Amino acid sequence: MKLPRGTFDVLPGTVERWQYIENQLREISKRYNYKEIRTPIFEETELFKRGVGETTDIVQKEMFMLEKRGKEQFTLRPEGTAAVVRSFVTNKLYGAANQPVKLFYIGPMFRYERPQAGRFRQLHQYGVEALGSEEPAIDAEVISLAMSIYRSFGLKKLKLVINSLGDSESRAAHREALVNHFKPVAHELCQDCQNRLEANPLRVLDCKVDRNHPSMATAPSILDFLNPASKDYFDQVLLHLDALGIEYVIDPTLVRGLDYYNHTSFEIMSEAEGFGAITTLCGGGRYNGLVEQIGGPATPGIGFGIGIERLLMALENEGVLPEIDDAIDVFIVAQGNEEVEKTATRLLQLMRLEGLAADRDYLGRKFKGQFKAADRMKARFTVILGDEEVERGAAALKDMSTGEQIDVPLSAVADTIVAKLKEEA
RNA sequence: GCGGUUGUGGCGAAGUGGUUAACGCACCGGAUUGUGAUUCCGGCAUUCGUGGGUUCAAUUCCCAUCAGUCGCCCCA
Repeated sequence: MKLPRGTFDVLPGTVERWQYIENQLREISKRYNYKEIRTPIFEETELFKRGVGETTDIVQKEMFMLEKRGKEQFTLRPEGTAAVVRSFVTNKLYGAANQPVKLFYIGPMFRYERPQAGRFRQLHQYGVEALGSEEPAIDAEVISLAMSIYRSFGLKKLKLVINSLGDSESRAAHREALVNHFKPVAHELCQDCQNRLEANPLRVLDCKVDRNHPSMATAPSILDFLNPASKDYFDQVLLHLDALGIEYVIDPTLVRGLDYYNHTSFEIMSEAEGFGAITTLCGGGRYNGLVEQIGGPATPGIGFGIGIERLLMALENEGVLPEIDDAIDVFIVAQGNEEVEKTATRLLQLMRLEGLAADRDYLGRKFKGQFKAADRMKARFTVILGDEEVERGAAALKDMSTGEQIDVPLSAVADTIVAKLKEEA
């Protein structure tokens, strides 16, 4: 059987990296006081259509829709925000004691795309949603949370790009200006751009084919169309970022592909070498109309999503992944009569009860083979049991790094190892 | 969805239209009686992603398909 396209298995030896990342993400979330939320992996298809937006690529061509069950149509979640907002509404969290509601999630998402390095069909995201506040300070907090996550992993080559899409009024005015600006020269632009002009005029601005077209330089910028309230909001977000000492680049062409964004919009990219075409590590923004759209009371919100696969790629690229420590404390090397077997089994259990990571041979290997196995498992100690030792009620305890070997009474083996390990630490 | 590229044992990697498909790592066995990571010796792909086709003959040529990878679109 083959592995479904765009998916992968995480095996021992690599799973430790995922655990490391997940632990770290939970730890940082805790410091910022975001609580974990777990929602189903599939939802009603309608949720994503309404939440993510009918016109988005995600909804139009990337959804993993499940076979219809009766009248109900479900889809594997392609992103986290819509589901969290749905949960916020169904559980009436807008009435919760602690406001704003600060949540984080971590788990698999599904998109039917053509895979590439850093792009998968089952991808994993960590994300944060802060619902119920429309203070510029919380926009800055959310961004700062994303940045501290990357910094805490030791990443240096990061670039924060920020923009404001304004409120719906500002957006509509800008959109109209863009269309008017490009309409007269549309026939000179590439086919993609002609399509974009219909679907998402803002996208025309970062077209790679037409970047040198004269109309690009003179194109209207969203920042010139922000109404006073939107402009003020954006300025205050930047002020808070300055206060936090977070560097950013304002990019008026930064647009996110999901319909629900307004006001603050940002991306964090890696500037490390060897990343290929995909450099976006994190994307997020404010989505003030979303809760209402999902059927809840008007509630402002802001959040972001981090791609864990891309985070891992970035860590590898910058060489800041910690060494994997999967060594065990002790391996029992035993060979002999039934009494030896029984002693080994009992001793193994005893050591485990003492909290030691312990193992033994289960392949009937000889001493030599067992030592080899112990070595491969990076066992710190070996306990050697043979007919002669067991008869005397003793065992040989070998320190695998020094080769030193001492004789220890059976009853003291576990304690001796525990003591030696404590000494080292 | 579109275009480019690659596909040889667990991994890395050579190779040719025709008797036994290099090599390295890993793995397994051995180098006198119960001691690993070093060294030495030996073993380890009826098979070259899969399915067709061309040919007396294909892992090497052609086609399709699947998968990886790169770029576009889009996104995390």
